[in-house]
Amino acid sequence: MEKLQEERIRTRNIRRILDAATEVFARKGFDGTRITEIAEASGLPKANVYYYFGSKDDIYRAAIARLIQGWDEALEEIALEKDPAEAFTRYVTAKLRFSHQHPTESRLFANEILRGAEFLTEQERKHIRDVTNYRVAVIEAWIAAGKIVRVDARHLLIMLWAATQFYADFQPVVRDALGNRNLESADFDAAARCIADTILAGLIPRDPEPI
Amino acid sequence: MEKLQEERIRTRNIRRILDAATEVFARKGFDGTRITEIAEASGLPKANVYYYFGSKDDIYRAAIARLIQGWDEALEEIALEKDPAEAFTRYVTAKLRFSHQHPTESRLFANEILRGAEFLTEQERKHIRDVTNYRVAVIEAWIAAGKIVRVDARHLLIMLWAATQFYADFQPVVRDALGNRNLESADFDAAARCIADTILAGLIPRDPEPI
DNA sequence: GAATAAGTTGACGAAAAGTTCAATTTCTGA
DNA sequence: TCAGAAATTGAACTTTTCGTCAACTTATTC
Repeated sequence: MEKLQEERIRTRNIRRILDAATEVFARKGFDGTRITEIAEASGLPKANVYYYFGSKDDIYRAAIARLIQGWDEALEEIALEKDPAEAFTRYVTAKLRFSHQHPTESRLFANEILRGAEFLTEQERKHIRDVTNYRVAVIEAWIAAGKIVRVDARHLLIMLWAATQFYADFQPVVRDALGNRNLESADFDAAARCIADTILAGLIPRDPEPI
Repeated sequence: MEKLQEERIRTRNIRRILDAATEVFARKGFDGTRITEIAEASGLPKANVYYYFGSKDDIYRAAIARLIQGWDEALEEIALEKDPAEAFTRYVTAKLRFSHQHPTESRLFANEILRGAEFLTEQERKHIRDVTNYRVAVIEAWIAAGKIVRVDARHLLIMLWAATQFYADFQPVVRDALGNRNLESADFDAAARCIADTILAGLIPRDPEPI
């Protein structure tokens, strides 16, 4: 075969395996995942999974790498720039929409963190730090310009991250709390409005003089 | 032995096993946890663990039940009553302090939710719903009384829960985001202040007239 | 349409995990 | 002190899982 035109078969099978692996890893964690389960979920025999990946480690690492890459592509455009009100609203809305559409990836990440983030590469962690630092700078510039009230930028970002991630990772709890059967787009919209409105109301300076 | 005065040995060993199990389950999840690892962590031989618990399921269920009971006892006094400002501040502070002191329990709960909350009993889930409903009623009463602005009470509670839980469950990420080596009490205090202040500022009505 | 590379897969062996058991020791109350 | 209950534990048993392999089929190139 040698470099066949697009490596169609290989590409497709690797995607199938990683899709299945992401789902199982997200639910059961690294140690709890059985290769057999990944194989069944992907519709391939176990030996075929081993044809593409040398070990469970390899599959896990590949799934994590793909997840981070996907997050980046989806969220990199959402810069915390421009007008703070619009920026926060767009950011929260986009993150919640992503949580709604890709809850599995989000849970995989959560599981990896619960494990102690041992498999996150230094490069990946540095990337998280860089993104955070950039946004901290933006927020502190807003504060300096008087566009928002004085606030700890890092904890504010964590609060935003936490609030949006929760809807993907803790769906059973969110369902119980909302009294819903299943989470729908409307729920994510309501969440985005509540988070953005409440936090913004607390951030935008009160025009004449504070209480 | 028969009812020995306090069942000292049994009580102590069960506690040891559940302590060890909570830690391992929190890190590796149910399927990823090996009885051998619980045994080693508790300092007891594996067969002794089976003397007290019939199966891995039993240990897991007992750990979850103990966790929920502990949460309840620790947090039940923190009612969302009185003055909203004081109530929210005390609630956030108490939850963060608890997250700081008992991160392992929090992670075990997170892991169980990621699994799909299959082991949470209907009673436990009902308890969560009841607690939520009670607090929703309190918040809506505040809204009706004009003490806080109109807001979706359920999403507000989720936001509080998310923000506080994040510090326990996602410590590696929080560390990276804060640029810290290890999280200390000061970090949790700063987080409590940021969360409570920002959300409160958005909730307390602006006296004369809104912007 | 061969020759060669890529992909498929059932079956297997080794290692590890859950669980049981029987023999032994320690504890407690009388 | 002594009998019976509780607790301890090494070793075995059973099942599951990882990872391998060799035989086989499909795809690609010339």
